[in-house]
Amino acid sequence: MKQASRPGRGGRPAQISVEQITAAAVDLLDREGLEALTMRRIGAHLGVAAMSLYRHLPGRDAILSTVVNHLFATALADLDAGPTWTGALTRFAVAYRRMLLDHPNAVPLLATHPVDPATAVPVLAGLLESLTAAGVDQDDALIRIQSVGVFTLGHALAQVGAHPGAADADADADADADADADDAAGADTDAADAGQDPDALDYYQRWFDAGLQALVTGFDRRDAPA
Amino acid sequence: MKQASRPGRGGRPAQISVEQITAAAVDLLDREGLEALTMRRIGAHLGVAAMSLYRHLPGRDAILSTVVNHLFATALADLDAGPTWTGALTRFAVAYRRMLLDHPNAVPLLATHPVDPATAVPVLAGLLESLTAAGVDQDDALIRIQSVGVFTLGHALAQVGAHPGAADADADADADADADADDAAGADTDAADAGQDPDALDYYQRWFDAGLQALVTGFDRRDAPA
DNA sequence: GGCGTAAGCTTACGGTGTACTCAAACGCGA
DNA sequence: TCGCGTTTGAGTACACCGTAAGCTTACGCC
Repeated sequence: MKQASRPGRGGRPAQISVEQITAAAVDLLDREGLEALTMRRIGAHLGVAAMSLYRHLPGRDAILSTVVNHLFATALADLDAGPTWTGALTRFAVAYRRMLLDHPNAVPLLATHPVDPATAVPVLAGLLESLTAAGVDQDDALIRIQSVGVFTLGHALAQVGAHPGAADADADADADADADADDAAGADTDAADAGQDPDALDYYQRWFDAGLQALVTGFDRRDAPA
Repeated sequence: MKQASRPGRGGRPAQISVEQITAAAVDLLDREGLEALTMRRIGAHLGVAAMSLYRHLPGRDAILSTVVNHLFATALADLDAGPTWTGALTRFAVAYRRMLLDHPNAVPLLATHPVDPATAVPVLAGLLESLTAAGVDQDDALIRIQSVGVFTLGHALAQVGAHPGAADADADADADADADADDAAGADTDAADAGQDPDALDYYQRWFDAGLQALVTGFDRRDAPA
């Protein structure tokens, strides 16, 4: 054992925690992109040497996993079930997608590092129950949830992988962050995502809506016998 | 210009080509995993120094892109349209998925590096036409194709990212490759994929079938007005 | 004060992508 | 036949990466 010991006994007090490492990694990821997530940069962002991170997590990949789990869990923390499972499934997809577009640099991470079941299950328990309560078999319910999940993730992958800046932004970390170019045309969403052509944004939104609705209604139709 | 010059004039004859680099990268990827795709290893696999690759491609990322485009194009080279667009869309998804499972180490690459439109469009032209011929609007047809595409890719990401060996195989590159453990139970597919629990394999197959069918029928239902 | 313990730091190693510079190998005009 | 231009491959070097090993520091407790 090299980590996560009982803090009951003596020892030098820790000045960083797993949560702080995760938060620093997310911050660095959002601000400087995926390739900024190096042990040395994360450590420096916390005022600590790179090797000190290994006292709290076994390696870089573990940090990326905590980032993935943290983003997933916080994005879907308060999903209410609602009356219909189709509505619940749709709200899940929308919330998931909002997180992905809020953290575009994290999308490749979500694609590469699967969410730990130990964090996914409690978060999606309500959604699962809202399906089984409607008479959907447990396995089928899982399939429907996961289908919507992978569609949403795959869609976000296509969206964030498409625009010119790609996943790594280097030149625009300091300059203008003002939104004066935001003309009051009034899109349906409150437009938290930036840096993409409005036409493209609209296309992806329509694509997402159409695909999600097809998926949900396609599943719904199977419940009706004829 | 540092590459791709006209070979009409003199100069030292090239001993490697972009196609050979791509093939070597695919071979290395399938055999040794994603982290084996190093400039030095690819060069060594071709009997050439690492820096020589830069005479043919601008960098590592370009190699990865050629791999992605090559796999995508060859996997979907001969998609026949057939009478119905739902059938064509399903065959596209099945062929795409077969390629992804045949090259599990390439799945993260497909997720990260979008397929170049210049290679995707001709390959999917027949499929697109089979949709528009059925009266589907061009934009809507694109949305349906891409929805199936991202679902298939996302599904494959979940499948290959799940099993314990993950994307990098180190210890099983030389040992047993015999398939005597293949009992003649006879799954629907001819079981080209290996290294995964048969129960899990069956689950992913059912999941894929259910999601794909829901997606296709969900789109189909929108064509009927009522 | 001494001790046990845990956290953080320092150093070092092998590996990575790639910029830069030079040698080699061809077709061609003189 | 001999440069010559042109293109390709090789060699060297650099900054950076993840991380293994050992050391120092800072605490609670006896």
